[in-house]
Amino acid sequence: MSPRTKKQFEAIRSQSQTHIINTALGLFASKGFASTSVADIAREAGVSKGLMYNYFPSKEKLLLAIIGQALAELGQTMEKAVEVEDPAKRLEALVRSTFDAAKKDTERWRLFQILSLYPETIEVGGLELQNGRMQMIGIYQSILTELNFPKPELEVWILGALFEGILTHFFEAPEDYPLDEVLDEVIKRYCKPYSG
Amino acid sequence: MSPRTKKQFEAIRSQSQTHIINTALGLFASKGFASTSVADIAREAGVSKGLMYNYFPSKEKLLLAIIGQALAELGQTMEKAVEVEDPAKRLEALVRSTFDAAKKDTERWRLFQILSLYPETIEVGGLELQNGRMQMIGIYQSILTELNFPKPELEVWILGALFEGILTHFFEAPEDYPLDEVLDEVIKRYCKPYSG
Amino acid sequence: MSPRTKKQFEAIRSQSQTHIINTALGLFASKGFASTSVADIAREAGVSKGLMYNYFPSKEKLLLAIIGQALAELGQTMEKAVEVEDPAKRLEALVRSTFDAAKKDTERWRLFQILSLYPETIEVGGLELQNGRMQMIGIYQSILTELNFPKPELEVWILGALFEGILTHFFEAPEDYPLDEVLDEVIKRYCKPYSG
Amino acid sequence: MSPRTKKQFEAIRSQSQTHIINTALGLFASKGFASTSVADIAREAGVSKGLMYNYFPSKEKLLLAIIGQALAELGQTMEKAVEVEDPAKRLEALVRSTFDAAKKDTERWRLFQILSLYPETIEVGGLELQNGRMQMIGIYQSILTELNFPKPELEVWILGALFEGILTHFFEAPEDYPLDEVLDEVIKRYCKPYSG
DNA sequence: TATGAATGAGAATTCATTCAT
DNA sequence: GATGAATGAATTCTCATTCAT
Repeated sequence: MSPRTKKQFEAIRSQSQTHIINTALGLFASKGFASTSVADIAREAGVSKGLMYNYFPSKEKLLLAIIGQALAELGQTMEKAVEVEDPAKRLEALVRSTFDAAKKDTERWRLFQILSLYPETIEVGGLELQNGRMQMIGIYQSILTELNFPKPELEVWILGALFEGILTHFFEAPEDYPLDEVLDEVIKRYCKPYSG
Repeated sequence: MSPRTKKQFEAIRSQSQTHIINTALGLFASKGFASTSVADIAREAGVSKGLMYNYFPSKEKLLLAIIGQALAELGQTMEKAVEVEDPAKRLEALVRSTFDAAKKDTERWRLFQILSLYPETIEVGGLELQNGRMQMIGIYQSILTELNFPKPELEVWILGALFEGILTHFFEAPEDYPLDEVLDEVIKRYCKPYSG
Repeated sequence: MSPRTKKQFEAIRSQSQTHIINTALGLFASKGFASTSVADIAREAGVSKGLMYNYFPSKEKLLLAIIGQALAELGQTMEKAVEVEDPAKRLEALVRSTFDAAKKDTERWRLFQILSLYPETIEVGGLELQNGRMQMIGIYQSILTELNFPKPELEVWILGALFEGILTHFFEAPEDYPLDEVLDEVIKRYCKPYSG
Repeated sequence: MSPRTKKQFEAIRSQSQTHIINTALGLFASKGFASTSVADIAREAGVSKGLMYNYFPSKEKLLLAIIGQALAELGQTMEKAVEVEDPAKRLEALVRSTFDAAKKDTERWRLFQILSLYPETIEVGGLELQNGRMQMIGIYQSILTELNFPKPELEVWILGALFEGILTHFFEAPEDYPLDEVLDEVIKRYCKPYSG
């Protein structure tokens, strides 16, 4: 048997890690972080607890890894949307990409929703989430300004709340929620130059 | 020495229960249900763990008691608002009373927000919460119809999401959130007959 | 209201005590001593826990009171039986009185059966039970001698075991056990002069 | 270092389980099930409480494991005895094997004796015990019939009670009880064709 | 890399007992 | 005599984490 190359090892590591992360994600999202045991995760992922601790030094670090990965992905998605020239189109791209992510990866975003309600618990992760949100607010506000909305500072609070609430309701019953209709309507109202 | 009367006992019981409920409420809201131990509650309330179990057969039943109490209070508040004749005024009364409750009793409503994200965990309570929400939706929808909003079914989803999101953001940072400005703006837009 | 006389107080005390004892007896017999809580007893007896502690300084002392009362009653019953002149008749009287007590007061004797299997737990009570049993053995042995049984020392072990076993089986299913037939047969064999 | 093989793990598991079972057995038998704490068992066995819960999901399940193991062993022992051709010899073999088991494994059988007095507590185990006993009764009755005992149905009650009582007395004072003499005498009387 | 037995700190819960009234 | 609220020590059980292999 030829010894595995470094690359192969790396691949194995990475694959196992991803697998564990995804399993943990699902469990955290459905049962909550505190009510999910490390044993649950290991069983569900089909690996030993020991292996988990090889990759993630603690249960909390595992959670942070999940958050980090998701933030990175979100960042990538957003970047593209931000590059759109026309502000109305840009706003629509941002909105669509946000909700596409939520639709495609419901569990992960549901978990985020939950975590953001516990600022104390997740120190580091919370911080990063906070930063991400601040950036978003800035981006939205400048678009609304470009679109001539009066009081864009206030409007961004409203728009932000609207998105937050839509996500919340969607996560509560992903099957039943009329996400597309609601989104279309919101886009119709916001993604155009202000007109009274 | 003669024994205490039934009334005296009842008063003592009631006072202790309320005290425990309020303490637990605060802790559940800030740390989450699972991360709050019965020992935490007892320490914070300045009573023994045993006393909690005198009044509530389990930690979960304590949570349900909190929910039940809050739902009852909410019901009372709403009832008054619903009686207003003019639909625009009625809507405003509903909105104001909802957010007044949230402002006055931030912790409790924050806890609700959190709990509604874990449908699995809280069986009974979750059910009642669900029912309450359904009623609300009906009420709002009929008002929006009275106010001549086109597509009131869709509009109620949007308005509901807006409220949900405002609450979420408010709970995340009650001190900093410009609740009154946001509310005034929302009321200005919705609490009047539809006009394009 | 005229103050109660000493006698009246005494009567109340005695009645309450008996009531508590009987209630406790039933619960101990059906659920076991360790699995019966003081609260169970108080609830079932319809008195407060405090009152129980007025009469019995601890749960264990209550158990000992039960045992003591029963031993006293058993002693009385036996005394009469022992006075019978004819040894065969005396044996029969002893047997019948033993099993009559068991039939009439199943729960109490069932409890005894159980307790006698835990010699360590019930220090004092166990001792008295032990003494009672020793006395019994002496009485039976002398009767068997009078009846010319060969090896009466051995026979008393056998007869004792037979009684013990009959009681055990009877207590396991008091409704179904053919106690009378079994007893009649045993009496037919033993309550007469030995005849090979 | 390579991980342990499945077999090695199995061996470790099995050894720990046996050790815990045996320790628990001794404590249950001497102090009773309810009065033995999991901490007692762990301390006596020299392991952590957690380990017990690794192998047995609850204290009660541990008890059931003990019962199950013992019933299996008893079944094996009996099977051999039942195969003896001559009914008198068969009866003797059954009696001897029963009491040999009791002598060799006093604690376990003492525990059984106790448990059978609490039919409510031990659901599953109790059921199996009951079944085992029923089978026994059938076997004994057919032997007594073969041996021409008159009224074998009645006789089996008596013989059964005799055995039960002998066991009880033996367990109460294993050191002092003249088990062999008593048994020899009983065998002399029963293990032969009936002769008045 | 990978395993899972073992641990121990701490969680929820129970309950005999005390005590102010 | 009588009550039941309150306590705290003990009990059952959970689980993140460690470690020998």
